[in-house]
Amino acid sequence: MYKIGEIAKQAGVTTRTLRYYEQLGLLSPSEVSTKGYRYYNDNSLNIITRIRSLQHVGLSLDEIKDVIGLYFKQKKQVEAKEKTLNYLHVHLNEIEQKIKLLHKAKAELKEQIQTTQQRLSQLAEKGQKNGGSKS
Amino acid sequence: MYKIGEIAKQAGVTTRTLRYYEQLGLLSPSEVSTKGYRYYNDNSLNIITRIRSLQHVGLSLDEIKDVIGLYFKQKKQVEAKEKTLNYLHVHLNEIEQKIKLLHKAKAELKEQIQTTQQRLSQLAEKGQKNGGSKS
DNA sequence: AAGAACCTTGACGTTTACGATAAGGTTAAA
DNA sequence: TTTAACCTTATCGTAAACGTCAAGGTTCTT
Repeated sequence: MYKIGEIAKQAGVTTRTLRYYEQLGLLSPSEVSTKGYRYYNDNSLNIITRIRSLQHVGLSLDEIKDVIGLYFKQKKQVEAKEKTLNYLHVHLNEIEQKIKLLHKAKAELKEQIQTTQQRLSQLAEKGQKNGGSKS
Repeated sequence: MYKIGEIAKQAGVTTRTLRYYEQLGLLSPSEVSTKGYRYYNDNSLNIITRIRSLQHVGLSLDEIKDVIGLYFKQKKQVEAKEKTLNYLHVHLNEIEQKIKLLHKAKAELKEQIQTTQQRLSQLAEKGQKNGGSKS
C-alpha cells in the first residue's frame, strides 16, 4: 500500500494527475482511509503505466476510459466479453490507421531527404571544381 | 488566386483556422490586398493539406511550424541544405519513434483480443452443453 | 508534544486549436 | 446603386489535461 505521493513518484506522474484520473473515473485508489487518505497498490502502478502509454500513442483520457478496463478487468459474462472484443477491434483499427498515416509521412520525408542529399552533392561537385578539399 | 473562403472550402477547413495558422506563422496568404483581403494560391492548398496530415498523426501546430518549411522551401546554400537535412533526420526519428510505440500498442491489443476470444469460446462450449443453438 | 512532511478539498490559471458572435468594411451581382 | 455574400479585426468561449496556490487536517519522526 502506497500513499498517493509515493505511487505518483514511482509512476512518474504528479499527485494532481492521479486525483484528476480519479475524478474522471479512470483510476480509483485501492483503498481510502476514514480520514480520506488515498492508498494504492502495485496493480495501480500497472494501470497508470498503461494509461500513460495509451496517452502517448494519441488516445485521449476519455477514449482511454473506454478501453482501460479491457486490459485489467476479467469480465465473466459472454455479452460483456463480446462488447470488450468490439471495443478492442475498434481501438485496433484506430491504431492501424495512425500507423498507416505515419508510414506515409515517413516515406515522404525519406524522399525529401534523398532529393535534398542529391542537391547537396551537386553543390559539392561544383565546389570541387572551384575550390578543392578543406582538410 | 482564391479568397479565404474559397480556399478554406477546398481544403476542408474554416476561415478561422486559416487566420489562426497565419497568426502562428504557419501559413501566410500569397497576397494581401490593400484593403486587407487575403488571397491564396494552389500552393497554399498543398501546405494546408500537409499541415492537416501532420496534425492527424499527432504533431502539434508548434511542432509542425518547425518542420513544415522542410516540405516546401528550397534552400540554396550548402550550409542551409545541411541544416535542412539535419532537421529532416530529427523529424524522421520522431516519426519512427511514434510508429514503434503504435506497433507496441497494437501487439498488446492483439494479444488481448486473442485471450478474450479464447475465454469467449470456452464460455460458448459450456453454453453448448447446457443450452444448444438459438436459431 | 511539536515540527516536518505529507495529505485533503477547493478553486483559479494555462495551453492548444480552434468556434462563435459582434460590428463594421468590401465585392460582386442584379 | 442597392443588396447579398463575403471579408476584416476583436473578443469571448470551450474542452483537455493538468499546474499551482491556499487553507487547513494527518502522520511520522524526534
